[in-house]
Amino acid sequence: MARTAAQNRFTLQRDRMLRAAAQCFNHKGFSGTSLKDIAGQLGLTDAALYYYVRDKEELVYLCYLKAAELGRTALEATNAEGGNAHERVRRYLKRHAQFMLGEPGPVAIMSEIPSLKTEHREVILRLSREHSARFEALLRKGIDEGSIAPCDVRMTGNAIMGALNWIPKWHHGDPAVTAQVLATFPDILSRGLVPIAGIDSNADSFAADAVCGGLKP
Amino acid sequence: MARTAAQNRFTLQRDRMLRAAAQCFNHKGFSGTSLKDIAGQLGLTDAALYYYVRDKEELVYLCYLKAAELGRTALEATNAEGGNAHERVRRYLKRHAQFMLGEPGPVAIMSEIPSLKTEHREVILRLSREHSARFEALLRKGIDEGSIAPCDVRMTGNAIMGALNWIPKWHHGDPAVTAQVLATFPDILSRGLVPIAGIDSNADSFAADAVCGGLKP
DNA sequence: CAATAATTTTAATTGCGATTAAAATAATCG
DNA sequence: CGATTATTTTAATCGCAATTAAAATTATTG
Repeated sequence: MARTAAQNRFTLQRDRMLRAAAQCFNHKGFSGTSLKDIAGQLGLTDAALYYYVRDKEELVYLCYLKAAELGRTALEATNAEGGNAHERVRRYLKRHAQFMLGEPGPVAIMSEIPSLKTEHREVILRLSREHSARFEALLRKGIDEGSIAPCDVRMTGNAIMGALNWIPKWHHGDPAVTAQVLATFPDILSRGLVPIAGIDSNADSFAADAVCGGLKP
Repeated sequence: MARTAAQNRFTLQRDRMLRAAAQCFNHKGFSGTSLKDIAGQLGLTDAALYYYVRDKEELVYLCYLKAAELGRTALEATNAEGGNAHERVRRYLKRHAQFMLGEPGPVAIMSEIPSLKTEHREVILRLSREHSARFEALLRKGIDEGSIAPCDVRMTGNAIMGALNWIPKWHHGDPAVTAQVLATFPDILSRGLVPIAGIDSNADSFAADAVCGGLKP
């Protein structure tokens, strides 16, 4: 069943709203952005936002949901293209950064997960854990096939995701910087994974069942 | 002039307060923690906090100040010990993580810099930039002396700092995890810096004057 | 121990931002 | 065009957490 024009407009506007919200959150901090700020960016009144969203909590939830889904999509698309694990990691990093900084973004830093309502929080945490698990599986595959040096995949995943997730903290939309990130980050973050005779990471890939993946607030 | 006992007690209590605040912020998110929460951890009433701090903004500022100073101290102490740049990076990473996760910590994630009052925000941003600049200088030194592979020092610094700064997002005090972080992170984050014949990062160490270091909200 | 200073509490107050309801405007459609 | 639906605004309200002032308690010290 085709969506009506009105339904289309609705989701389109809501997407604009999520973008505006993410930008505000990253730019002014969560506590520093009011609904009025977000609405202002869209040329609307704060009350108008309630037409698209039940309350502020849901707005935050949708921002985080979008961020989580972008990450998942980036990894899935990359896996679908094949290649050895090291190449996949590299391509995933580039694609995820492209998503965050390019057209589908901006993506909100998930600093307020704890104040989501329980059901929403659980959805986000589940997605985050799944994403981390898939990334770790990719690292493990690379270790097995020899394209990635043995390492503690949990910690390595945490490190790489952290570097990625932190980007919006210092990137503020300058296109030159975007180009620079896309040109350097995939290399910077995957270079340490290359297996090299002589340099052997003493870290094991076992251990670390306690820590969850990329997020756990 | 020696500090009176009262002055000592005062700063001691204030430190406890900063620790409690940092823990709450990281654990419950900024918007999810009230002064009552922080005071509760100390067995106090929310109003009592005002004896130690002018307002909540100052509390946040002091948390961030402490975090920034720990980073600086970690780097300075490491530089004072000598060694080549690659070794220094590795030792700095370990020490900084030790500070964040150990006795002097916890350290608050700086998610609310934008809502600090101007003067405070500028202090924190200045310290952050200085720290990034010093870290980048260390990378440059390593490139010059050959202990570190040529790279875009700005982006590399951003990546490493991001991975480090993100730790509190998924680390929640489990001592086993702390040990694991200290055992693996310095290697994970410095491994990619090793110069290797055959693998040559095509990234240049010039460019990137626009982007500031580790933070810039 | 008396007196002074330090710390915390009690009890209001206050202000801002989220939220709501009803009215107004704009778009769509038969 | 008239009627119905979609969207936004206006204008209150509402609640919570920050803040304040004064009183009460606890520590210090001569």
